[in-house]
Amino acid sequence: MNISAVADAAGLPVKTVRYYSDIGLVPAPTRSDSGYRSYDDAAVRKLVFVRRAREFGFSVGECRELLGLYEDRHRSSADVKRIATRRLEEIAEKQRELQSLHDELAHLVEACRGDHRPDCPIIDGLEARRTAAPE
Amino acid sequence: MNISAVADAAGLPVKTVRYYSDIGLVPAPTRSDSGYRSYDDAAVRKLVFVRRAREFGFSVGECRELLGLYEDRHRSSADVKRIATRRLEEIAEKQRELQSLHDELAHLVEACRGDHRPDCPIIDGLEARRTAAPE
DNA sequence: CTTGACCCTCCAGCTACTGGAGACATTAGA
DNA sequence: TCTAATGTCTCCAGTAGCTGGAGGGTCAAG
Repeated sequence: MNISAVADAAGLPVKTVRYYSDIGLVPAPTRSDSGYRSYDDAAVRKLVFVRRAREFGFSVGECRELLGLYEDRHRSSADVKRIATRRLEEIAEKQRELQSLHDELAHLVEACRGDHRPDCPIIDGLEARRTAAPE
Repeated sequence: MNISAVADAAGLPVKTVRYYSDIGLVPAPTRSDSGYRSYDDAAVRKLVFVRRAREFGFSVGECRELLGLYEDRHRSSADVKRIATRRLEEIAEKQRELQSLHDELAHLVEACRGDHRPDCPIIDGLEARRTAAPE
C-alpha cells in the first residue's frame, strides 16, 4: 500500500502519516525501489489506533505509551487503566474550568444590552473580574 | 515603572509583557536612557485587560479586537457582544465534545478490571471505536 | 510521449509563549 | 567606592502537533 492508500484507510492526512513515522510514533515503513513508502495492514491498524487515541485527547507521548501496551501481549490491563484514568481526570478538570468560564461569560453577555450605546458590561467585566480561571 | 513592576501589577510574566508589545498587542512602551522599558498606569490597565481576556480563552487576535473596542469610546456594546457570544458558542461546543469524550472513556475505564490480566476493554475500545469526536 | 496524479525531502509557519545565552545597567551592602 | 546580586536588554531556539509549499522524481493512462 502506498501512503495515500494507507492514509485513507486510517483516516489520516498523508502528511500526518509521514509525520508519525518521522517522529518514531509508528515504525518506519519499508520502501519501494523508487523510495516510496510501503505499508501493510498492521501499519494501518496501528495508525487507526493512534488516530482514535488522539481523538480521545491522548497526547502523542501517551499514544506512544498506549501503543506499547497495545502491542505488548503480556501487559496487564491495570497499566492501560492507569493512563486512561489520568486522562479521564484531565477531562473532568477541563470540564470544570469550561463550566466556570461559561457561567461567567454568559453572565456578562446576558447583562449586555447589545445595542448601539457604548457602555458594555462585558468590557467592564473583563476589566474588573476578580478571580482568574484559565482555560 | 520598569517591566517587572508592571508585570507584577498586571499579573503576567515579564517575558509575556515584552512579547505583547513585540507583537503589537499593546503599544510599545517608552524607553529610559539606558533602554529600559518604561510603563504607565494605562499600560497596566491594558495588560490586565488582556490577561483577563486570555483567561477567558479569547485568542490573541480576539484580544486585539476587544482591546480596540475597549479603547474606542464610540463603539456600540453590540460589537463587543458579538465577539463574546461567538466565544460562548465555542465554549459550549467544546463542552459538548468533552462530555461525549468523557462518557466514552469513562465507559471503557469502568469496563476494565484493571488487574494483572492482559485483556483490556480500553485498548479494544481504542481499536474499534466507531465515531470520531476530536477534542 | 505527454499529462496529471502521486510521491519524495526539506524548510517554514502556525499559537502563545518560555527558556537561555551573553551583555549592559542599577542598586544594596560592606 | 567597590563589588556582587539582581534587573534588563536583544536575539535565538524550542515547545505540540501538525500543515503548507517549493522543487524535484515516479508512475500509469491515453
